[in-house]
Amino acid sequence: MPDKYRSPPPTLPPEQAQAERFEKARSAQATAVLEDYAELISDLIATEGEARPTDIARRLGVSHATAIKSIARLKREGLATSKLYRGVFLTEAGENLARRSRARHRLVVDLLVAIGAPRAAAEADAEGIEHHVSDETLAAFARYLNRK
Amino acid sequence: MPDKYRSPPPTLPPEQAQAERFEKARSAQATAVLEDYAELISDLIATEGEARPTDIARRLGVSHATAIKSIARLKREGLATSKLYRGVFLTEAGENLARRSRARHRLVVDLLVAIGAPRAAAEADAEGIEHHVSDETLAAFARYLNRK
DNA sequence: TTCGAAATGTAGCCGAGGCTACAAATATCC
DNA sequence: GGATATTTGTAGCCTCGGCTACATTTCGAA
Repeated sequence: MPDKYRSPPPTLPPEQAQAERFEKARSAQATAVLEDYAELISDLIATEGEARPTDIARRLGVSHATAIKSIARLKREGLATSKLYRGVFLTEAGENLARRSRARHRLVVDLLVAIGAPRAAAEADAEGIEHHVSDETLAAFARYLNRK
Repeated sequence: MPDKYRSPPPTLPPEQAQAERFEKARSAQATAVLEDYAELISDLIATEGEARPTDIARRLGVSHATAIKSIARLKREGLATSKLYRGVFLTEAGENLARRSRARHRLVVDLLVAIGAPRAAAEADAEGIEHHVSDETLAAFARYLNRK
């Protein structure tokens, strides 16, 4: 009997399903900072030629100490490299993350604008929303924008 | 003429604008937990007649100790009340927060589904997205859904 | 070339939100 | 009513991402 006719559709107890949704949101949040930094570092390198902690801090609106600490985390996770008193660079993995994040970010902004949100609100909201959009939903966004 | 009397530049330096967007996203994140709890407590009281820490913890997929600590924060912030070994209740402010959160949550799910996202993905993503949707964007969602 | 300003890095603090382990109160069942 | 199970609460630990204060390094300008 093919799988598709087998009985056990993962009809999770609704309680557990809800718990899983919350867990997913929490784990998305945990990587949000990494995505923001990767995206920003990549942009800075592209437009300024280098990504320096002070610039990163100013763009994110945090103290330079906070930026440096987060950059340390990026390094721990294998997303970035840097030498003392030199700029920050992305590893291959970091570049990939940055690329995906940027693409998602743009799609989210475009979709919000297409729906009718004011540009400024769309850009502000996208900063928080982008980290929680799954690939499936993202694909739906892309299809919608193509249709228009 | 002192700076403070000068007409403010209509366009913020882009750097600063970006920093403000990130700050907004961070502050939204700070209230996300409160919103989730308020919404859930309100639902539990409506459907079960009471909101008990163990149930809250199970629904959120978190240990009961974590739930109790967060409930303590809700109380500190004037959103909930509880007596020792008794259930949790929302204050007027807590009810208001719950009501707004629930409305926003529903709108977000509905919009994602309307755009074409699979229901399950929409519900999962909404859990994270809802906390970052501004009133302006929310209004755009409502208009869009009405048009359809 | 030196010296002061700017950038970078380090140390240590805080609160939030996770966790486990243990203690205390309440509910349940015989 | 008393033993046991469940629920609730407390204590203490962790990481993360904020911060300020201070130390060090680099850079630019006199």
